[in-house]
Amino acid sequence: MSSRRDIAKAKRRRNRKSGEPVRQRLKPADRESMIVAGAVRFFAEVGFEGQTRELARRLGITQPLLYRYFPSKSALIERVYSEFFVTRLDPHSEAELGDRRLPLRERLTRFYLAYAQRTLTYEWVRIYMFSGLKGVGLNPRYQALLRRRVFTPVVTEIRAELGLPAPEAVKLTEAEFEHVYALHAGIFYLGVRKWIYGMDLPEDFETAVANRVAAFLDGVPNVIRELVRAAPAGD
Amino acid sequence: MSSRRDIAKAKRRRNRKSGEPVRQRLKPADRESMIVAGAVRFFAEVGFEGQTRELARRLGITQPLLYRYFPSKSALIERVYSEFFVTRLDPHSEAELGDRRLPLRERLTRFYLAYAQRTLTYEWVRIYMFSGLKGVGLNPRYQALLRRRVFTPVVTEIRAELGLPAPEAVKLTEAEFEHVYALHAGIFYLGVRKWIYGMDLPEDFETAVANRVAAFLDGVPNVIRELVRAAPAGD
DNA sequence: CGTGCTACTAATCAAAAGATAAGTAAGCTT
DNA sequence: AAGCTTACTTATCTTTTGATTAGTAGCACG
Repeated sequence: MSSRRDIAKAKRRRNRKSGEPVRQRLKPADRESMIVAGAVRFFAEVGFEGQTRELARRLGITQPLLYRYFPSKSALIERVYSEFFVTRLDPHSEAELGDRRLPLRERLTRFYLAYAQRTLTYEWVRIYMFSGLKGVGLNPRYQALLRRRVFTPVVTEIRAELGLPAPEAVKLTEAEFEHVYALHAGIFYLGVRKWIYGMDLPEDFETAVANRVAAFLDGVPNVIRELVRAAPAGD
Repeated sequence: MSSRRDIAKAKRRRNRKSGEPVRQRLKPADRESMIVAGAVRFFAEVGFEGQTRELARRLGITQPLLYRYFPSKSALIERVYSEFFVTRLDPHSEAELGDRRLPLRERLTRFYLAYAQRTLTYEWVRIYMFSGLKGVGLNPRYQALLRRRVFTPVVTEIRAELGLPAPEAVKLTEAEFEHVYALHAGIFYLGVRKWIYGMDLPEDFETAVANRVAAFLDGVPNVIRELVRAAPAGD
């Protein structure tokens, strides 16, 4: 009947002759996770205004297929968000923070190293920032989680290290939290520089994290004193 | 001729009867700066995918009028960017950084206070982040400027403070720069938390900056020791 | 006070982009 | 090997959105 259909059919035959199978048929679960993974990468790159047609093109599928798996674009975006809130914090790392057999310096370094590895990725940093700018409530929620599970133990451990009263005796102050926030920012910003500003970092994450923890504990002048003493003179 | 025109005319008459003047006629220069200011605010809020119609609505003008002042949306965006690169650094503040009659602590605090005041605004922080995510080359350029005009003096002054060799004798190391970067991040992140994550800050910018400089110089444990000693016990 | 310049608006276009409907074919089942 | 289910595609609708065109009216100047 419709000549349009005939044309399409002919085109498909041509394609098949000249290349790989035109249509690949996956199990729904596989296709869905493929779409979600692609969407995470895609939206991390271009932001949530990225177009469904372009996403489909990158996935090698047609755009309407997205709508078989997600009722709307915003549903897909929701899914991408939820993918990120699957606890990005690792209970094992957190437990180690409070293990007083190790020096605090080492505990902090190890914790933030693991944290950096899990969190300072292209996808995570960018989607986190996009979501903040868009004003979804995600960031304050994540910050609250962070405060409870990371900042509170850190402040508590610093108190213990200094022989100061425990939180039960003298309540933790916001000022103390703020200092941990500054450490956190210094580390997180490595990811921002790399994945958002698109800059090269002079150090690998590992060195950078260790140096920041040292500066946090000792103050930058003390750290630099050592550092410059060790440097070859004249170069 | 055209009855559509007649209808429009009638409508306008109605409006005029019931309210303020329908059309306000500004001098081109005034209108232009009004548009730019509105665009800065608008794009800072919703991002550069924000629509020209919505921008016009907020400005109280019609959408085509934008096109009398800017040939395209991207030209307007360019203008918004350029508005921001009008040196956000203040030569006077920078000069003070190197004034060795004042203690380093005070110089750093004063500098970053002024910096925070100029830079940690809703518009600046958000547009800066949007531009980074979009991948315009603006951020690395700004970072380079910052390095030249701020980080280098800071590192140099720390060297001097510690009686260490000047940059001419022993070249400044990337590790030293990184520490200043961490301070910078700690302060900039105040703006990110407030204007991007939409969170309340427990401290005003002034207190926060001073505390971060103190931690930078002395290390957090020393700062906290003082802090908790001063706190009323049991509260 | 009327006339001309031009700042501004109304109407409209064309392309882009989310969403849907109709039809096709991969591959499991018997 | 035929048939059936359903994963997938083609074609298309509708709304949104950047941009243009034709016309309107504020106001400076005579």
